[in-house]
Amino acid sequence: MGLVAAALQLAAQHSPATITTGDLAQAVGISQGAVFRHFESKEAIWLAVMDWVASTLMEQLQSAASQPLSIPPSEPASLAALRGVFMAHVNFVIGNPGVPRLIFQELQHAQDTTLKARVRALMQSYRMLLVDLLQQAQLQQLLTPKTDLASAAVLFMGSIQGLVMQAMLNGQVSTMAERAPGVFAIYLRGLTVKETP
Amino acid sequence: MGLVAAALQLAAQHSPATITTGDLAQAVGISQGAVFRHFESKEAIWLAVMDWVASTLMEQLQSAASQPLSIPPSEPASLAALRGVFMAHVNFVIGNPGVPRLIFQELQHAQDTTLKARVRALMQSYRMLLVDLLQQAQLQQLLTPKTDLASAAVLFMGSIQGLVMQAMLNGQVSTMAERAPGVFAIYLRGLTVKETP
DNA sequence: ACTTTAAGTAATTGCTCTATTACTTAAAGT
DNA sequence: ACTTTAAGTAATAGAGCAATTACTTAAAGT
Repeated sequence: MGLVAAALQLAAQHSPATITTGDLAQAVGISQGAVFRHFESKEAIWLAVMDWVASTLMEQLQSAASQPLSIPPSEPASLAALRGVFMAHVNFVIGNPGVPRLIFQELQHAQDTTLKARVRALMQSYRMLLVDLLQQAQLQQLLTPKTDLASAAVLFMGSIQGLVMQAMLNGQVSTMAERAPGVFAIYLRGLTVKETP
Repeated sequence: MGLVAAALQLAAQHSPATITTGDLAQAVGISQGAVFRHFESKEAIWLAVMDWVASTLMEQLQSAASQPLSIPPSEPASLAALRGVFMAHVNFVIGNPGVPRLIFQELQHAQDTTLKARVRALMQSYRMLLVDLLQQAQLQQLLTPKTDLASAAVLFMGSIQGLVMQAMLNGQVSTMAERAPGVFAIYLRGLTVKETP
């Protein structure tokens, strides 16, 4: 296992701030000093982790967006795409529980570190993907007229944040999967045109 | 200024994990060693901070819940109360920008520290307050039938998380106030009975 | 007046962590 | 075959930090 994978795995258990180069070395089975044969500094490792996270996550989100499988078969494609992105993100977090910890860690720093800039870039891409899908839905008149797409995108990401936070509180990330559909249902209902009752 | 206030103020600028007892001492104008005349350990300081946060926040949320001022004057009281709690929370974060950092910090630890237990207790009280208001609204048939109240509570808190995260990304917490109403509008629309178009 | 107690200081202890150094090993290049 | 390079080790330097200690100061109690 490489250092990047080890870092991500350790982050699933401890807070990234407390992970030492000694911990990483032990996880891959080398001495502490040998870590610096592979990376110039500790920060460089986290940077590589973030790069992996950013590319892998965006890849999976985009894949989910372009291959929407509707749960209610009649659901329009753009709404199914939003649902797919939501569930893909949830599944990514379940598969990589260290990622939210790393993100939260970096958001804390007030000054703009290199690592925080990467996180912002990732979020930017994410938001663009969302606004794109939301605009498609809006063009097809699936959304309430004058829906604020920026707010809708913030709420989308916040919905997942809420699930993550809840999961971190009780310590079991897997519970996210159960609650996710219910949360997304309320979210989508807040956006879409009301079916006649 | 006391150490608790200093800690909260410093947390608004740096990550709590990087705040040293020396920093706290400097902020209140004493020597590093003198800190331990007031608190037994560094952790005890953060514990006191969390206690202050928990009692102050819950007080303000409960106050907002019991004194609902409707923005659309026709809005039912229980929905206005939800809106009031939402805005009270947002305003609390704007007034105390260090709080989210502290919360995020503690959620990261996988093992159940004393501090994390306090955070969980706070969240528990918060959720009970929310479910209470949601149930009132449900009894008055303001919500969609069979609305999942647990999911609704998670989404409520997640909505604020999303706003906080967005604010931390661009570094200015004050922008939360502008976007908050739009986000809450979508949230509420996801729950409530649809007005006939 | 004397004593106790709370709050302070400066210095230091003990620990942890990142990064460097000097040296070793083994594979790859030519 | 010889050399270069990549990857490793053990040891240690160097810095920062929480907490302790011995000592001081000043207010409050009796």
